[in-house]
Amino acid sequence: MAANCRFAFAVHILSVLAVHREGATSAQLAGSVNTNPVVVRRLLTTLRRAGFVCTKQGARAGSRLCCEPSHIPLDAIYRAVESAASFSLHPHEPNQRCPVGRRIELVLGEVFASAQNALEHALAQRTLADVLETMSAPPNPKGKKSAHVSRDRSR
Amino acid sequence: MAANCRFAFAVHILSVLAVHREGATSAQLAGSVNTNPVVVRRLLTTLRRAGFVCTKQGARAGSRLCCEPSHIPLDAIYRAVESAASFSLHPHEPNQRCPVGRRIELVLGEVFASAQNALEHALAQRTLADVLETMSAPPNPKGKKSAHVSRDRSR
DNA sequence: GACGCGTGTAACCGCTGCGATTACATGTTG
DNA sequence: CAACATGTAATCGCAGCGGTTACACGCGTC
Repeated sequence: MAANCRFAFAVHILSVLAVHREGATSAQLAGSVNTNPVVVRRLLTTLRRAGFVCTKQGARAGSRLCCEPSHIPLDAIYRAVESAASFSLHPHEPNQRCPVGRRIELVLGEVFASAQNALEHALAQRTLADVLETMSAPPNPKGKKSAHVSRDRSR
Repeated sequence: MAANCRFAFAVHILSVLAVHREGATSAQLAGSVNTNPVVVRRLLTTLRRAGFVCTKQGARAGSRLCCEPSHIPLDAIYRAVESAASFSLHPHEPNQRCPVGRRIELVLGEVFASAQNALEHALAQRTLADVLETMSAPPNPKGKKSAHVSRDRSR
């Protein structure tokens, strides 16, 4: 089974909510994502805490997007749903009596931070609105404009 | 236990080999990394196939670096030891009858590719030699030069 | 107010991946 | 040949995650 698909699920869910501005239930969302409603609700809890959606309880319940899609950069979604970093240091502390073991974690920590930073910066180049636009663009038989979105949002 | 530490282990191993140019056994390397020699040998097999090290068998055996550290960018190490991508799409195919589900994987695939690309590009900014230099720099009480290495290798 | 639908959350299952470990055949040097 | 180190297979244990079930709670509808 493919692991670590929370980010993909989150973008999918938010995209559906952005199209159906009137809201959707977790069962409807689960139907589109093709997973279990509980999985969707767990993600919705996270997305609610991040301020992207709001949920109504009771009868006629459901979740709605409460941000403009153009105000939701993908790195915000990533940070909201992805708990740990992409990398990981040594499971056990390296041998401190080795000159390398004594300092490698320091250096690697810095390397990992810059890589993680680059990753999130790349995600920040696009918002949910860009995703929707790319998605709604026709299959595009001749021009290849749909392949890249505007990159002028480098903050 | 921390997972996905292959990259950290690989950089650690290559750093030790770069310091001990005469070579080291898997047991010695395992002693510095603080893990099992078999784990080291498995990684060495991968690093050997990538052309970073060469190994002598038999008595007085061991592995040696067979590249200049300055010719080993970190993204090359990353690609050598990290099998899968950092992200993952939907475990099951999304609902093809939903306009979002039908195209989301295409869009996400492109997003993931650009993020992965940015990540590897960030790693490519440093070589094993840079890691060694940062590592061997003194704790540096006044200047902060050790915190960042030369960035003029952006290919 | 009772009903029904949907949410929130806990608990559990099964699968997968990975580091750690054991075991053993193979190869090389002295 | 003996000693030593490698290469590799097999197995273990743990952790994380998606999927599922179960159930209490909220809230419109009748």
